Amino acid sequence: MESGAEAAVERKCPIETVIHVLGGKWKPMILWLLVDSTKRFSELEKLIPEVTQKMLAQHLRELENDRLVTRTVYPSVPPKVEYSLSEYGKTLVPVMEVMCEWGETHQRPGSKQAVLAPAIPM
Amino acid sequence: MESGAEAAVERKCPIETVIHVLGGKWKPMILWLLVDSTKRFSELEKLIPEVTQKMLAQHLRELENDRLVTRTVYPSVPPKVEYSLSEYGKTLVPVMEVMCEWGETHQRPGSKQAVLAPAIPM
DNA sequence: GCCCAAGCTTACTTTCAAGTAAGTACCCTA
DNA sequence: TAGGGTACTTACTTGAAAGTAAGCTTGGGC
Repeated sequence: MESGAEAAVERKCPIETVIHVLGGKWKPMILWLLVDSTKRFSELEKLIPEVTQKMLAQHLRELENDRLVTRTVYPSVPPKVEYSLSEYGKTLVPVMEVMCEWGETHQRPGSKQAVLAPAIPM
Repeated sequence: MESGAEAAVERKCPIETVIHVLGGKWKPMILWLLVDSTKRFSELEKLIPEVTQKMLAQHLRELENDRLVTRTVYPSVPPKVEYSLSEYGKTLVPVMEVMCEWGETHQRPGSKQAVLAPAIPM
């Protein structure tokens, strides 16, 4: 309930704040797709086939409460709702890029036994 | 079981990889404390009073499996165990710093109704 | 011979995020 | 009047993460 107050929760560690706003299972993906362009609910559904409507709606609402995305409703029939990154949401993009870069290095697909940091000399 | 294989899990999104390694409730705090200096188990316990021994041990094990921290056992009695950031773990520090910076701005302690991005012009 | 410290492990319980499946509202078209 | 498209909501279930509380090991001091 009252998820609108989430942002006001006092978090001791600022890193946890970032993990909180990005921590939902589909949130990084949603934000990443919105970096390119505004998307409709149904477009996001198609672009993220594994997500359910419930989780997509819930995560979009949380991102909206955290003011990272903007929701625009066009009162037409059938309804049309557009989601886009807010100006504030855009400030997260460089953070996501840094995380992405480290994550890619960390992953190292293909090498099962030496996935981590094989190239760093001790 | 076999938590050593965790790093080999294929994650679609590299950002999720970072969230995974930092995502435990106490992990950012643990890593942050280890940036300064090597710490003993009991020191970490005192520095993070709310953490239980179980969770501290579990998170340290996971961080060790992800090769971010190094565990050194001194076979003395009573036992002495030291944890420190590995060279690889240090590569995460700049990422944490960027996250920390954004998180601090996001938090804005004191202002309850305008916690988020009050200064960005539309 | 008993307790203590340090660094854990184990068994059990609670909490919460996520998934499943179904239903709702709106008007339009056939 | 039946069905379709869009954007959801609601009730219920599952599973993983975290918390609680207790136990274990080892040798040294009292």
